[in-house]
Amino acid sequence: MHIATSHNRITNNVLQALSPEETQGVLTQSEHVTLPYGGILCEPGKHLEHVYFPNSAIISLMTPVDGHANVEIGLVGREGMAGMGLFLGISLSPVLMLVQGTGTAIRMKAAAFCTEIKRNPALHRELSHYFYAFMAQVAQTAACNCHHVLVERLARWLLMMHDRAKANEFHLTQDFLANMLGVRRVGISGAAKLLQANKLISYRRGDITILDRKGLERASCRCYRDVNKIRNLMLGHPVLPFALSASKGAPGELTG
Amino acid sequence: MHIATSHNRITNNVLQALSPEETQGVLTQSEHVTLPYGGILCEPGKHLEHVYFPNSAIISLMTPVDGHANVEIGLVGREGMAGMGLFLGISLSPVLMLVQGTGTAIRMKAAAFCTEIKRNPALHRELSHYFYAFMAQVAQTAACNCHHVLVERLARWLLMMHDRAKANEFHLTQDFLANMLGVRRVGISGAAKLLQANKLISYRRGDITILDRKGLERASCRCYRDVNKIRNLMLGHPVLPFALSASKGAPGELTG
DNA sequence: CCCGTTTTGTTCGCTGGCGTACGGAGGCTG
DNA sequence: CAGCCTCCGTACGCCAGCGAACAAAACGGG
Repeated sequence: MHIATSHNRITNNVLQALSPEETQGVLTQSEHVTLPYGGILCEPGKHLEHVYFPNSAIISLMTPVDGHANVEIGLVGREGMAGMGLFLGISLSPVLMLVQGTGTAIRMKAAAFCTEIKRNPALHRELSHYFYAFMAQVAQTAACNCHHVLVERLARWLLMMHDRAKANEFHLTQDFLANMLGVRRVGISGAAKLLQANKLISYRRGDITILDRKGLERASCRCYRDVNKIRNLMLGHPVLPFALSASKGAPGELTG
Repeated sequence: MHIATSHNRITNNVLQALSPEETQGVLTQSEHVTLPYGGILCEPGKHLEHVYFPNSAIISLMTPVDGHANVEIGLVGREGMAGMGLFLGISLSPVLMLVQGTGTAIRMKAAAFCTEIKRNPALHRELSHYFYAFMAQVAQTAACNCHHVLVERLARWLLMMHDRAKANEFHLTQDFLANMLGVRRVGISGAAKLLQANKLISYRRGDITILDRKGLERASCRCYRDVNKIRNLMLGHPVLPFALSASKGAPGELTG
């Protein structure tokens, strides 16, 4: 992890929404870090030491089930912040924070964040809006998990990654995906093959490439666009690179 | 729905945690109402007109799936408040608010709540804590939905109702339960029969009686006690009538 | 007391995902 | 090049929950 240098650009949407002075209030107490793939930022039951505003990094929030297995309940990228417990004044984390995609993030000490949030109303407002959209994401995931088949959920998940990553390609093993979606690796194998057969993605030893984004949107369940719709309502405008097409999509059938 | 009269007792835990003056700040702008079974307090996509602090009422938050079906993602009783979107300053509701159990609640106009929350720090603090616990509940539900079998989930749900209702008995048709858990009514029929065969509940035309609470806890998945543990951590002490036993329960196996 | 409504019980075949196990293919290292 | 490790494909039986349809039981009003 590196200390901030001036050439690091800020692409985090929460911080971008602030005025230069308001952003500066955050940055003077922060550092620019690179988050390593597979890194664990906080474990359930432990205390948050930092909050993270991802620029290009992607962080996955996972909740333990029966003490051992973990299931993903939310994905945090440049559109938000990881460590929202501190927004509510609580440092104890109920979730596992796992680095899903390598990249950079603005990291801020928990204590500094707590004081900053009190004296920076714009930051508070932006995070409120983000928090609301994030809640909707979690709620939709809960519903999605029990109603939609694996292929649809996989497609949705890839789209969410695609929105938050810059590139059309990212590293994801089947094992990893299986953990995320709370299913067997074999299940991912079958679902991914199905998507590949339809030329929607290409897949090679953990390197996934999105070939046909529109097609993926059709293959995914409606949860994807429903969540995006709510977020875009919150922010007044789309903040994720590809989210525009999803919010105005026709209500066509999913299973293409 | 009735206007408040002085004999109405306050049993809502959020309001109870406030000092008399702080409580008064809320009550002078509120009214005591009775919520009818099956009543709809807000629909997804519409704006919240009130927030509700349940005393004896129980409110279910449901998220639409594919536009039509609804799945419950959270239950709100005397331990909290319904309409948390306004806590974040957003009146648009993504969820359906359904009255699950008849009872009373303190109702407050959205606008009044928004101003009160700004000038009443204790209320803000209590709601922050509640919000945190509620998030944990939603997250756990997401994980639970895809990992646990119906009988366990049904047991968990009945326990959550039991905590929030005063009585050991409440009205719930199988159809209703099926909607809550997002399964077929037939599935509920089978699961309920199983619980009844083990003398954990008794069931008669929509009137459910909890016979053996300890047994139900054993029959439910760990999600129940995990969520309670987090909530109790938040509040420093158990606030729900029966939750004590769950938080200190031995880590025994679930499937009794 | 009769009849319509609500609520529950039971059945059928079907399928998506589970648990497990094994083999193969790609890539790295010595 | 040999060996190891990671990652992926396939196959087996199994089961929980699905969808649909039908029948019976309890209740309530006229």
